[in-house]
Amino acid sequence: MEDRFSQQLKKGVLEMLVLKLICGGPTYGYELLTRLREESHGRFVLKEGTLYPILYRLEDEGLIAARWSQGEGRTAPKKMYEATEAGILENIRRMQVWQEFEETVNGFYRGGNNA
Amino acid sequence: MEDRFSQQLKKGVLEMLVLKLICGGPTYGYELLTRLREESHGRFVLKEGTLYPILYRLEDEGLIAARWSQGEGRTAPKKMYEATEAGILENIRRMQVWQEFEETVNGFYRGGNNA
DNA sequence: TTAAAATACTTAGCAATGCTAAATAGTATT
DNA sequence: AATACTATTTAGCATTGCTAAGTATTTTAA
Repeated sequence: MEDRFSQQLKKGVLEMLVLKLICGGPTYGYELLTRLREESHGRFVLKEGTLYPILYRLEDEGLIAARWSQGEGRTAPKKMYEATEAGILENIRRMQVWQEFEETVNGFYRGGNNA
Repeated sequence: MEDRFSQQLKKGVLEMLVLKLICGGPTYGYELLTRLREESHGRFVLKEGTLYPILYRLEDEGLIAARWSQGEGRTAPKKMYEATEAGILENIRRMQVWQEFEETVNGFYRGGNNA
């Protein structure tokens, strides 16, 4: 259980990170859960109910595309996602927005005012 | 009008910044609106409907305390806020949480994985 | 001296997103 | 055969920023 503050900080950022990971190459929901957990060193441990709706939103917005893969070695199908061209561009844009946002916030903690 | 992404990034951060500003010395709602706008160079332009509920939450949580000031030069009262001891400690904690959060997010954009 | 603008606070209702929780199903391990 | 792991779906809640409108006082300008 996290405090409310930490929880709220994630809003918007999770979707950005999921898009970023998918831009790195085709992947699927369950793997994203694992990667978010591991690559954040246990700081972004999502429940399925958080991740999957993010994937559906990204798909609705046309930023990623899905196809069901008939596993080769195994039979159970996975829903593979990859970034569309629009998704790749949007990923770049969000990175820039994030960086500017970060700078703005940090400005409030530097020397009293944000020069 | 901002895009949905930029809007969502603010969640949690606005309350953190308001607490930070109040920790810097007694102030009141309208002044906070101005300072957030100016010290962010126009990036955090809040409507009253966003700011005042934040102040009420901080007060409910016991992080800030309010008193009505009978203006000296003017008659109209302002609701002055200042940080409580708990608020000062919480401000420090949130700064640390923010810094760790920031690091974690940036980790996803550095060298592919978050070492 | 009246009208407008700026100062200052309040509140109702909506939108977006992370959370809890539970359900479904196939595969691997013991 | 039972349990754990992989994998996806969905319903409902909580939090918080947004729009929008309203009230009231003070200052400025016509």
